[in-house]
Amino acid sequence: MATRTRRAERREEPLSRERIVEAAIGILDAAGEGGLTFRVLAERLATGPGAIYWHVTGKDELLAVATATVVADTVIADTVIGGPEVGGPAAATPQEAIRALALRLFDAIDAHPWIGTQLARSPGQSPLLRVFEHLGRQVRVLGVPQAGRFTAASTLLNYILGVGGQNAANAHGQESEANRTEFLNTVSAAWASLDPDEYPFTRDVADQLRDHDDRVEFLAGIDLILAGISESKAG
Amino acid sequence: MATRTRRAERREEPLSRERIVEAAIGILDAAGEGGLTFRVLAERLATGPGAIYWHVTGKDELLAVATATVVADTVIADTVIGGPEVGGPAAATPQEAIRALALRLFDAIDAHPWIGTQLARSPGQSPLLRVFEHLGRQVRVLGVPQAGRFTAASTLLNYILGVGGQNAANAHGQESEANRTEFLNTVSAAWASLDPDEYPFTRDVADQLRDHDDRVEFLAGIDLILAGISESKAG
DNA sequence: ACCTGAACACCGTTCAAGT
DNA sequence: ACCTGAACACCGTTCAAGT
Repeated sequence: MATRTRRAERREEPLSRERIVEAAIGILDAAGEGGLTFRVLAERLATGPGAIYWHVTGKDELLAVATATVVADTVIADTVIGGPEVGGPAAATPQEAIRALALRLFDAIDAHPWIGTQLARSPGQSPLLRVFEHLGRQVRVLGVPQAGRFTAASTLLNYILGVGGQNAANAHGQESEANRTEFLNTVSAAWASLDPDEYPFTRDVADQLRDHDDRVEFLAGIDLILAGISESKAG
Repeated sequence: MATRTRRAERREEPLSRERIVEAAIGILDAAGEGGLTFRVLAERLATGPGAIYWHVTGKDELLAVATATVVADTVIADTVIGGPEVGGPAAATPQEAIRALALRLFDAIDAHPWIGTQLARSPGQSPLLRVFEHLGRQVRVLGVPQAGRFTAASTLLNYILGVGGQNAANAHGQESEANRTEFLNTVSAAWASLDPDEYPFTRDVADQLRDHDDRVEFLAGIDLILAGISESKAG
């Protein structure tokens, strides 16, 4: 019942919230947040701009609903709500479940960079709440005492959001892998030529950037926080 | 030399990049990102909108420079560039130095919520690079081996940015402390009344929200990551 | 109930014209 | 070199009028 119905929609279907959001997501994916316009959206739906306002209160709501839809579809889609198995097929450990959930969010932001920006501005609302809930459950399974669970789950979520925001901002040479490599090489070269007195550390890690994998690095950060959670649980 | 000159500027001062950015920061602090308009800004500077374009390429640059200025002023202001002492008076441990730096950034975002949104979209550029550099130096002092330093510094930075983005989004009942308390109570009550089957964890931590201190919680997250860094260094 | 599309009040940016 | 301010091409949103 949580899965979205996928009818083969043809031209003459009446306007609906669902169709509007679907079209908006398409435009956002293709043209980014700046490309989503009520006029463009109306044209795509073969109506006037005013018609959209009957189904949606305005652009803010449209963006919020679009974000919630993508997150619901790609992140929580194949999850057994009741149990601790959030890792798709079935995670062996809570650590694996957290990694899997984080990675699904990471990939969703990668596929739809605009939600990276958008998620940050939903004030603890629906889509983030579900992620928070799932992270928190795994934290409990991990054996973190009651008093520390909120902090642990929040830290994980905030880290995920931070990376997501950065990834959304860096969505430039997204298309080809070559562009990506070229981009990393450029940044790496720039860092390597920084003033050694002002940026000794950044210079030192400049060459690590050349064979940098965002996903791997993202997971390494998750693991760091997971290590901190176990550590502080023991101490 | 890094400190900004604070002349008592009066009406007839000629237009300059510095004056424009200063006025823009004032408007952003008072009215948020939506309130900054070239017309409003021009009126404040007693000119036409066109004049601003001679000193600044456009709104994007203006926002970027404003963000960089605030970060430079409030975060790195009283720092001895060369040494590891980044904690203001002089930090006893690298952990303390990291906490102090993170806290300064947190407070800067609290005072100027718009930079929370803005920092996320600077693609690894100037203001963030300085923070990254300082974090990285402390990570080295912490004894993290070369291969793990990039990850450690990135994780800290991404967490800070994540919290910053959330704080920027939640800047509603910012003015009074009473509004803040009321807001937390409202969210707490909302969480407490969630469906127990769908949100068991969130319900369980709902009452922790009532006496929630953002700063304390933020630091707890930093400590969690720091614990993870020591842990993974040892293991 | 739902859609249409012109109109309103904005916005960032440009540019001829001034000094 | 620097400023002015009208004008351009947009934008989100509203609303009388249609069906």
